[in-house]
This record gives sequence, C-alpha cells and structure tokens, in this order.
Amino acid sequence: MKRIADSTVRRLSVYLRFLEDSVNRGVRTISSEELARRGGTTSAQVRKDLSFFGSFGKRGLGYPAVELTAALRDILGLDREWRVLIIGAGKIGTALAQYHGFRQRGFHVVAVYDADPLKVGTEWEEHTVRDISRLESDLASEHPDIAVLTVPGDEAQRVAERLVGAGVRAILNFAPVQLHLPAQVTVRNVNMAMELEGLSYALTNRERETNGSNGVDGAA
Amino acid sequence: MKRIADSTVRRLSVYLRFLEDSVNRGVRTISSEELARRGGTTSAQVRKDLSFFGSFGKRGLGYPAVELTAALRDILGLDREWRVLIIGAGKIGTALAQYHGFRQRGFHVVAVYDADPLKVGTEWEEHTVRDISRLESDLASEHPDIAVLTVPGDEAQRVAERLVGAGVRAILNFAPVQLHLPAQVTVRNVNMAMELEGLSYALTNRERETNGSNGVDGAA
DNA sequence: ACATGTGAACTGCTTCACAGCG
DNA sequence: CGCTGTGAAGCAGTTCACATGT
Repeated sequence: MKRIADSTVRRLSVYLRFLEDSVNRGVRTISSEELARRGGTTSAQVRKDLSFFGSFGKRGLGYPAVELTAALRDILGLDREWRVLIIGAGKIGTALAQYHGFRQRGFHVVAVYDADPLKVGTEWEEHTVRDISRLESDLASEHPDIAVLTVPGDEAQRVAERLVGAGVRAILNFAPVQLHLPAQVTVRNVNMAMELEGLSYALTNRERETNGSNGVDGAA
Repeated sequence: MKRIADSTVRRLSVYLRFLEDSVNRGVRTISSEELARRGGTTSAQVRKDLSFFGSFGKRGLGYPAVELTAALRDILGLDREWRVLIIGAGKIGTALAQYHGFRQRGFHVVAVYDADPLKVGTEWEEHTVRDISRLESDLASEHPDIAVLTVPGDEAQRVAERLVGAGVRAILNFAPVQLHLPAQVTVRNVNMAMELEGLSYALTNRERETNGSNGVDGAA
C-alpha cells in the first residue's frame, strides 16, 4: 500500500464522525457530496481519499453508511483498544485524563504520571497519579501504545526519550517544542499558542489589507 | 503582500519561541541552520519562510536574534493585546482559561461563558462564568477579537454563528465538527480525537507492514 | 440518469543550487 | 570564505473531467 498523506487521514476522521452520526439517525446511504459538505471539502476529494483504500460506493447511489463506517474504523485501527499514558498532571493533562470521549473511541488511559511530589498520589476518577521516576519499571506491565505528553517544554525532549526507550511508539505532544526522536516513532503536535498566533496573524493581516472597511455583516 | 501558507505561519511561531529562549540566554546571532534544527525543518525552508517578509539576516553571519525576534512578533501581530473569549466552561475550557502562558503571549481572556446553570456564577482565579444567553448584550462592551470554542459538537455551529453575528472574527474551535462560516472569519481547528486517530492509523499501518500478512487480527 | 472511481492537469509548497554580499 | 536570499526545479496534494458501472 502506498503512503497516505496526513491530510487524508485527518479527513477520514472527520468523515467517520459524521458517518457515525448518520448511522445513528438511520441513514442508509451517503453521497460523496454530502460527506464533503459536512467535512468542509469537495466531493472529488472525498472520493479520492476513499479510493486509496478500496471501492466502497455504488455508482449512481452513493456509499452504504454502515459498511463505510466499519471500513473507516478498520482503516484507522479503531477496532482495538489502545493503551494510553498521560504524562504530566497539569491542567491539560487533568482535562484529558478525565475526558470520557477518549475511552468511547477506544483510547483507554492506563496511567497518569507527574514529577511533582505534591501531585503524586492524588486521585482522580479512577487514576492515582504516579511518580514519573517509576515510569520505566511500570512499563513492562502497562504495555502502553501511545503517550500524551503535557509536561513543560524544557522537560519534553528528555521525557520523550525515556518513553521511546521504554517502548512507546506514538506520542501526542502538547509541549511547545519540536521533539527529535527516531523516525519509527510517530509524533503529532498540538500547540495552543501556535494556533492562537495563527489567528493573530490572520487578524493582523486582514486589518492591514482591508484597512478601514469595518463591514460587520451579520448572521448567515 | 502575497498570500502566506498556513504551514509557513506555523513555523514562524516555532522559530519565535526558540528565538525568545535564545535571546534570554544571551545569544546574539542565529543561523538558518540552527533555527532549522530546533524547528524540525531545513535551513532552506527557514530562509524561504523569512524571505516572504523581508531580509533580516547578514550574509556570512546569520540572523541577529533580538531584531529577528522583534520582526516575528510584529509579523504575527503579537505586539498588541488580543481580547479572547472562552465559550464552554468544561474541562478543556477551564484548563485554557487558567493557563497563564496565554496572557504572557498577549492573549487576554476577557470572559468565560457557559450554558449550564450549575456552572454559571462559579468563580475561577479572576473570572466569573457568565450565562451564554448574555453573550450578545455583553459583546458591545467586551470587544473580543478571538473566541475559543469548547462546547459540545452539536452546539458548536449555532454558537459560532452567534459569535460571528456579534463581531468575532477568529475562532479556535475545539468541537469535533467542521464549522461553516463566512469566509472572512478565520477558523483553526484543534481536535484531540482526530490527532489520536492519526496515531492509531500510523501504529496500525506500521503493524500491518511489519507483520507482512493479510487477515488483520483482533486486538491483542 | 446518476454518482463513483481515477488518470491527467493543475496548484502550490518544498527543496535545490548558486549568485550575491558581508 | 560563510551564510543569506531567491529563481528554478521537483514533488505532493488537490481539482478536473469523464469513462465506468448500476
């Protein structure tokens, strides 16, 4: 199978979410046009994205909702349970650890770690925060697949290396630094500051371009 | 000025963060090679990104750290204070509202809203959660620039339209749906489930390749 | 008739390679 | 000489348009 673009995989997630809704509402068939509308893309893009993985539609009709949903879940690897570690029991780590939506989608938080002695031992819902020094000795029994990294930027690289050394193969990185890890480790970055700065850039630019036209045209 | 790619703007944020660190450590000059290493890209990419906005370096030397930092802050529009609204006082909204890093970078949370009567009126740090029904009447006095949307998916579109109708021009959307808004509104999506599914896809794919077989097994 | 599936064209981001200048 | 700045080349992702199949 040839390599699939990141952007394609992201869109598959979006299609899947809408498909699950549709199935719940009893929809039988969905066209690429409909998927495109809800996914914020074009029908050609939808058909191209799906075509990388097979031929799921019926010409003249569209895609069978239930079958396509199952196919996407299979493609994305969502039929198994992934074991997730949360590293860093700060605000964001706390929010994520308690977010039930993850478990519903097959992402099971198996442990939460922090370096702060004041946080270690505290309990949330079903997790006791563990001391990060125990990371390596615990991993043999936890067999985590994915780590969510929410530690300060200046600790992120070091902690990431420990995680990889202990067998974690995928990291969702919330720290505002670029991690340098072996190529076989998959990393996705989520960087709030970067996103806000992107908005700041867009606003600044719009003001510079359209200087003076304050047409706040209202509701759609 | 011609249009700048989103990917370029994201990288400028990364360069800026590293530059600020460097300035704090007393570094005078930085090469494109150094910026590339820390930013996870190539030196040619760094030079190309910067060249869209001007000529900041000295040939044979590199970029003056202090001046380039100032230039990037100006380009990204970070020299003014942006007024940010947080909509949705759930786990993520709470974490963001209390995150001091935002304010340090010029993003000032001016108000927090929620629809849940149990949350309305509760206090955090310096904010009292307000009833979302008061949104429109408050906006005249708040003049928000950016809204961070952390409401459930099925409410996101409706709330986003209210925000836009009331003059918000940029939205950081945490809801797992694609917002359909007028083109002049800038939207950035942050979707945790989508990122985790991307990791799931990568892990699944690596396994399929490595296992070298069809017949995708059940979990574990 | 209608909507998918797909090669081909197109667009635009990235990489290359070197001229230009300190 | 070293490193920036930048046209040109290369490449990847998107869009087009139509043949294909129901």
